[in-house]
Amino acid sequence: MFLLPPQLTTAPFPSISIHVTHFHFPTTHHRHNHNHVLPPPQSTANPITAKPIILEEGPDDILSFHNRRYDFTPLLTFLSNPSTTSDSDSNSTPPTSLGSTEFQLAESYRAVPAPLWHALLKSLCSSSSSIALAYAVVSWLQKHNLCFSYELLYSILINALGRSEKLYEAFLLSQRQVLTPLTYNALIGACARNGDVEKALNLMSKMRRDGYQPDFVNYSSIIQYLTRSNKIDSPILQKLYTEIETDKIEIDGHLMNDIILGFSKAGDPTRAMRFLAMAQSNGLNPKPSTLVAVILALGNSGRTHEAEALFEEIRENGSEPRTRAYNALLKGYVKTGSLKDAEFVVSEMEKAGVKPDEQTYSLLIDAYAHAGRWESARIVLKEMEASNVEPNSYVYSRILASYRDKGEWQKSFQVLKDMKSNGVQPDRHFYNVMIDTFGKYNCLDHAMATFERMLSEGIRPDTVTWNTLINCHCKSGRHNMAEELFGEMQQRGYSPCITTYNIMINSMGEQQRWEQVSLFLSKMQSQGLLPNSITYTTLVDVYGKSGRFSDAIECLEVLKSTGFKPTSTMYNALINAYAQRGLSELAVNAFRLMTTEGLTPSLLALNSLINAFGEDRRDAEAFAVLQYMKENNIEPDVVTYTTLMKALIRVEKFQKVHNINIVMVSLSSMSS
DNA sequence: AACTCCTCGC
Repeated sequence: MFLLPPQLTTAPFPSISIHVTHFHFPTTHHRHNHNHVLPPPQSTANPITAKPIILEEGPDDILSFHNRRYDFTPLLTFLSNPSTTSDSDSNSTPPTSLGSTEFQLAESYRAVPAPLWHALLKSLCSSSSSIALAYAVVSWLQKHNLCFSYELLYSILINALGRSEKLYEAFLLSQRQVLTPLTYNALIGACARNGDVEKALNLMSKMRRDGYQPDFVNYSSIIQYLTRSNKIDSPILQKLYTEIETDKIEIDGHLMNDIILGFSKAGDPTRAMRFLAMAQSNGLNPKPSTLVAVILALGNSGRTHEAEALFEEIRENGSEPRTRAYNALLKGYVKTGSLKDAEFVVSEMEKAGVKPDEQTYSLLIDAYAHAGRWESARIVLKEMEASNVEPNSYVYSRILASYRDKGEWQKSFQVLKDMKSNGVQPDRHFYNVMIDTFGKYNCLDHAMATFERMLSEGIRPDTVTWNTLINCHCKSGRHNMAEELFGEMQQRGYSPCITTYNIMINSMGEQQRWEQVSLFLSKMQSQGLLPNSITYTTLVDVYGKSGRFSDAIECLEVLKSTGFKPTSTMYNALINAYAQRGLSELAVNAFRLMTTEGLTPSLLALNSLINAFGEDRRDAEAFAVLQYMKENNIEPDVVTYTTLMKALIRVEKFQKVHNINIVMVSLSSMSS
């Protein structure tokens, strides 16, 4: 097996050995010296004495001792002094024979109710410099049996450690306690906050094995982390949702909001909409910013009608859409190239008195540039300056990207000049696009020179920069250089991300270096990176194009075995692989399988199918596909006709080729 | 901003 399934729960878990007894019955005979798990409070100059810590019970406290105040300063002073504490730790006498100072101190706090200890801990934990002291307080409370809800004390500490990125310490601390739902939750939260999703999920399965139910907060914190750090991916979120269902967790408004936002950010508007509907039918209202994210996801998938409907829904609910909502809608129209609609949104914005921001102008410039209307783009740029919205490097990088997509890479230098004359310094984003532009047109020297220039201007590259550089070398067939850059990136301290591995796997696959493909796959997974849908598509593609059909299919089987469905892109890759070798029967089978799975064939898939019939000299069936397209309102494109002509040439029907050519030329003149 | 899927005789 060359591919591990994207497992979420079975990786080895760092052992949490659970020691129970000595904490409930703290006799020093059984005590281990655990106190150096955390560094002891360091300063001898006591920070506490400056400001006495006095906590007072709230009036609504059930345990209320009227108007009693507690001064914790003596305790904190005592615990901050290493000599007094280490003394009592190392001797083997029971607590009753401790130094009278400590004993009296303990006695003086005997009446403090638990909530006050909790409050003290929370206050100490609010600053990372006094976490060690907080830890000392908990140890001391246990030692003298002064406060009984240790699990709460520990969960407060674990939470604080998680917030200060001290996950390892949090784990060590958790070993001192039987894990209870409370401490489990704290630990899972700490893992999620520190980006260790795998550990968090493992803890949740461990929790289930212990007979506890993970709750929605656990899932919320994981999903929120993934969303915020842009590591969210629809398959991961689906998997999480399956677990939520298995756990029979009732989804509250917050979790629902996180799920909808997650699917939106993962670029899966279908599921975002499904959960949105579910939320609304349960009377839950997602946050406005979540709705904006859904609009954005819809727009990004070209589903502008639904985006607009959702936008209207915001209005109907009585809240006025703000700039961000308009921008989200605008982005969809820019994406689909509907310039008229884009202009309409901006005019609507003006009417509603909503101020356009930098994003709005950028998107409009993007729309004009994409349509080749450079003059209009220039006017918007001027307008932007007039409205005191400073054009930034981003706007120029969008203009550059438009030139790139229109094949006018030579304009790069002009754009660079323009922005400098406007006093805008190119940033990393701009240089990334510039490198990509040169790379896409085989100007590797320019690409590398741009990279050097970026470095000399003191702009640090990022993973995207490296990925761009590596990939443009692959695309020019310089796989060795790509591999070198992959090494160099790591030498300079940049970790490869999932995209980097996808690029490398594609590169190795194109070179048919299969052992390297497997190596990169396992390396990636050993770094905790799960293969995503692009990884699978890449594998299906490279195996398929090399005629290794069984390997390609095995990839899809592995994917299915983990409960995921192959995407249409994966099927496209497979159909294409058969098509290029003229295996039309197999291509048709793959095509049927795809439709059986409920996936709608795209123009791309149909073009491949035409190619399959063409390569197999079945020209009549190739034309039947054209008929199918027309019946299903799928507009044939240049590739469709070119492929049909190729099919006719193969069977030497040259007169028909000529006819198709006439159709195609007339079509392309109509559209331009 | 970066990664995967469609035509391309020689």
